[in-house]
Amino acid sequence: MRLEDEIKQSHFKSEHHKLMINLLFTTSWLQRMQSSFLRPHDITIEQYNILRILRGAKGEKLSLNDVSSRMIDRASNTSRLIDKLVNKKWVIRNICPNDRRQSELLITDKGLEILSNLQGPIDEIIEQFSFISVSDTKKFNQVLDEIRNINNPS
Amino acid sequence: MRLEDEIKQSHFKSEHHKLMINLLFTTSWLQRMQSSFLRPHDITIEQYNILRILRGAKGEKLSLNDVSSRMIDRASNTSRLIDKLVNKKWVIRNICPNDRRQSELLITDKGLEILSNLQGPIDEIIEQFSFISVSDTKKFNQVLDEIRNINNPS
DNA sequence: CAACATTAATTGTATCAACATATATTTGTG
DNA sequence: CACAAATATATGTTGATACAATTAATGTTG
Repeated sequence: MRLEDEIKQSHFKSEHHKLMINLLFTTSWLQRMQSSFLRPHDITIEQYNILRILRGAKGEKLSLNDVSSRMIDRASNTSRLIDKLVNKKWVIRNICPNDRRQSELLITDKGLEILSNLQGPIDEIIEQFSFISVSDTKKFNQVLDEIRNINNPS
Repeated sequence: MRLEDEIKQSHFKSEHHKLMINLLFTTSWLQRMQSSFLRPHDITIEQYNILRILRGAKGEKLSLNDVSSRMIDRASNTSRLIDKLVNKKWVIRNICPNDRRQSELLITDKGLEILSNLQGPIDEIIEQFSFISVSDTKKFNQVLDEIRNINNPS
């Protein structure tokens, strides 16, 4: 459905204005969709994201800071999110012997298993993007990268 | 900066996978940017959004349901958000005489004033999109509209 | 028109997040 | 080496959000 119809707004000030709203609206929609996939597995998007980051480390231990800096939503409370993953035995947290301020975080086999169970459903969502040509997708990715070059005002 | 560098992920399974992460990441970034603009004015993005919806009604009274269905984040608690706007005297809420279950919501002059004060800063953010050609912008908007055609699984 | 279903909005509750602050550890400097 | 600054993480508090349950009003149907 056209954005105009979805949010019942008859026109936008400009295509650029529409793009802003459309990004917010569509991404929120994608997030809800992912959430609804993940909920039955007792995991939130951000927890899933952290597990993927730890898997990406391929056995290397990451600090909490490493994880935070790789997160999609720059997390203010990564600490408590990790707590939950540790409780579920999906992540191991040890104190780093070289710098006792740091954590050493490692995904467990059980965590890896959860991830591989979720791979299918998540890939399914992304397969729905396949109507977008690869060259358009690349272009879109470049534009999104450029958008983030805007200087942060604060 | 390239997404790969921002979230320190060396490669993605496909351009489509990257697009998904990039949409989540960039939109989250845009939201934070808008928040930081709005915070000094004591208004949140969703409150701002509701005011715009009510302004868009051009004097017509909307029900709470009307507002919800036009919102970007389909809000589970529009009711309490409206409470806050009513407390700030930016919105008037009356009981609809024809159907006493419904509210009649109307933006006040003070609410309109707030909106016009915020127009400038928000437009500034969107002006940063001007590097994207209008035809590309249209294409992206179409792509985003199509993405939402994916059937919702739940 | 009485009983039930539906609709609109509100409220309860538990979880989650942002922001500021605190604690513990390490680093740098005179 | 003492002491301030910087760093890594954790926590307190306040406010937002999701989901379910509730209340109140209206529609529907035998």
